[in-house]
Amino acid sequence: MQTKPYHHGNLKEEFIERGLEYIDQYGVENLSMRKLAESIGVSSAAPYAHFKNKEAFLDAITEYVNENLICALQDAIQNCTKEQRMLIELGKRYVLFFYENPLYYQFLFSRGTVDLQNYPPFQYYRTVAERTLKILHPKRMTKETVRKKTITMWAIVHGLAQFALMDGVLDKSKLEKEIESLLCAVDV
Amino acid sequence: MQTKPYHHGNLKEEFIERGLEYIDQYGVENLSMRKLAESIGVSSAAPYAHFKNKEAFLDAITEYVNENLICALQDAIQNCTKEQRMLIELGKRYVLFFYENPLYYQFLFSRGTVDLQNYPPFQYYRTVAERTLKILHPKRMTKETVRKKTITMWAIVHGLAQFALMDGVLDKSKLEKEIESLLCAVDV
DNA sequence: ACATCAATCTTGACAGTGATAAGATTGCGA
DNA sequence: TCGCAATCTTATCACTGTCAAGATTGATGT
Repeated sequence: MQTKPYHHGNLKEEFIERGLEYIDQYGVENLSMRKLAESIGVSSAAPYAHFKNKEAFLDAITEYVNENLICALQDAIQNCTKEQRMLIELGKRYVLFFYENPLYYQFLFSRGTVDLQNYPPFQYYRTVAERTLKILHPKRMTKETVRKKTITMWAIVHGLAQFALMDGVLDKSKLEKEIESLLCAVDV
Repeated sequence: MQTKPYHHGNLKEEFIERGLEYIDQYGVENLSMRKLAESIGVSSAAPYAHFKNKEAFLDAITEYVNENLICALQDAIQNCTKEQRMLIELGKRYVLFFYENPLYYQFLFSRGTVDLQNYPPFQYYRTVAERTLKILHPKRMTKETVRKKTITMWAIVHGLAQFALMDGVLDKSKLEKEIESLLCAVDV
C-alpha cells in the first residue's frame, strides 16, 4: 500500500477526460472545477497549474471533442472509395457523431464562443466539399456555385444534427436514409 | 422627493427587460440575479418571489425572445401577398432576426434546453410551411414529401442564421439574396 | 553527488453566486 | 376594518472560481 504521490503526473489529461465523463453524466451546467478536482483526488487549486481558468479548461475539452469529431470524419472519408458518395458519407458521419454523443453537441454549442470560422469540423467539411465538388463537376462549377452548394449542404447536415438530438424521433437507420435523400436534393 | 415604495409593483417585467439589456451588454455568462437585483434597486432575494430559481428566470426570458421572434415571423407573413414567396420571406425574416440581435441567438442556444419540439418558432415555421406547400402543390405532394421539404428548408434557414452571426461575412442585402437563392434550390 | 530551479500541488483565504428561512410591509378583498 | 396573501428585506447557508503563499518533487547542469 503506497501513499499517493504528491505529484499526480498526468493531471491535465485526466482532468479533461474526467471532465467529459462528468459532462456525459450530469451535463455541463453542473460541472465544477472543485468537484472534478475532488473526484480525482486532488486539491481544488491544482487544476490552475494547467489551465488558466475554467474557461480555458472548457476550451481544452472543446478542442478534444473537435479532434474526435474530425477523426470520425476522416474515417468516413477513408472508408469511402467512390467520389460521388464522399459528401454524403461525410454528412452521415457528422450527424451520427452527435446522435451517438448528444451531450457533445450540447456542450459545444452551449458556449457562446462558436462561430463557424472557428469551428474546425466545419473547416474540414468545407475543404473536402470544395475539393470533391470540383472533381465531380470540373467544368460547370464556378467558385461561387461551389461556395453556395457547400454552405447549403452544411446547413442541412448541421441542421439535421439538431434534429438527431430529439428524443427517439429518428432511429439510426432512418437517420442515414434521411441524410441521404436530403443531401441528394441539393442542386444549387 | 418621495422615498421608494416597499413594493416595486412591476418587478417581474422589469427583471425580464433589464435581464435582456444586461445580456445585450455583457453576455449571458455574466448575468447574475444579484447584480440584476441591485441594478434595479431591490434586494437580492426579491426576484425569488416571481421566479422559482435562476433557470426559471432564464426560461421567462426565453419565452419573451421567442414571442418577439414569432411576432417578426407573423409580420413577414402579413406583408407577403404572393403564396409562392411565403416561405422565402419567412426564412429571410428568421435569419434577419438573429442577424440584428446576435446575442439572442447566443442566448437561446447557449442553454442546453433547446430541442426543436420545444422551440415555438420552429413550430410556427413548420405549420406555415406545411400549409403553404400543400397550397402550392395540391396534388403532387405526399405527406412525407412535405415533411422532408420542410425539414430541409428549416435546416438551411437555421443553418444560415448561424452564418449570419459571423463578423461581417455577409451584409444585410447579400444575406437576403443568399437565402433567396438557397431556398429556391430545395427540391426534394 | 549535489545544488538549483521550475513545475506541480496543498493550504488557506477571498469575493461573488444561487438559494432559503424568518420576518417586515403592503395592497386588497371579505 | 380585519386578515390574508403577495411582495419585499435581512440574515445566512453552502458552494463556486480564483489567487497568493508555501510545500514537494523531478529534472537539469556542474
